[in-house]
Amino acid sequence: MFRELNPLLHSELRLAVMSVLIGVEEADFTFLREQTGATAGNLSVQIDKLQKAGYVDVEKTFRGKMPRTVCRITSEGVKAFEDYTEALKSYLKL
Amino acid sequence: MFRELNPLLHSELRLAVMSVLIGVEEADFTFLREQTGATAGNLSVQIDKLQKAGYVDVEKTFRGKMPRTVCRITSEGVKAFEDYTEALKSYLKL
DNA sequence: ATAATTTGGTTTATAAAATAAACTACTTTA
DNA sequence: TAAAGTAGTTTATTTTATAAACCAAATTAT
Repeated sequence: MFRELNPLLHSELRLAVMSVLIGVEEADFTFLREQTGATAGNLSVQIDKLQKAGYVDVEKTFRGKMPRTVCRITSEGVKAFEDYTEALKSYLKL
Repeated sequence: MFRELNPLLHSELRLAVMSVLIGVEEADFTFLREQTGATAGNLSVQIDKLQKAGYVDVEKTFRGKMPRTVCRITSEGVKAFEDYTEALKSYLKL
């Protein structure tokens, strides 16, 4: 009847992050913050979870002496996102 | 960019309950339990929240001496469900 | 008859999650 | 050189979700 919703993606902010990342080559922390409207703290935590799940690659470098965090969605992340989308359709009559 | 997701509906079980209710005239506790696969405790709590939000009407009666809980979605509930569905579309490229 | 199981739930306790607030470290501007 | 801004992380707090325990009545088995 209802397909299970991946709890890692069933979160407003993590879903928003994935939604941004699926549409771009890469996105840095600041861009994700702007696009999602999240606070830095919340974003930091949620990116971490997505990384630990293997859904995004996170690259921490420096631009001069300022830190720079760049994120990219992984193929596993793309698949999870697509699965989540499909699963949602069992709840919504789209 | 991203529309806010009504937190009351952004819950796997509550969404499933609403999804069942939107398709039927009414549903009792047992039917909802079967359809959603939820535990009774969890279902009880979540129905309560939906009722308090005004999204479902709950009618507690007795069939003989056994309690019977019948749920119906309200028009407010239908609207909230439709809004939620629309909001989700800003995250998923459906 | 009475003990065990099932039905239809509710209440309470616990684990997990989301979020904000506080903090670090460095840079830029006044 | 002091204040404010950037780019985050860590920690603490509040909410949620969920399970476990419980209650009352009915049914089934002994």
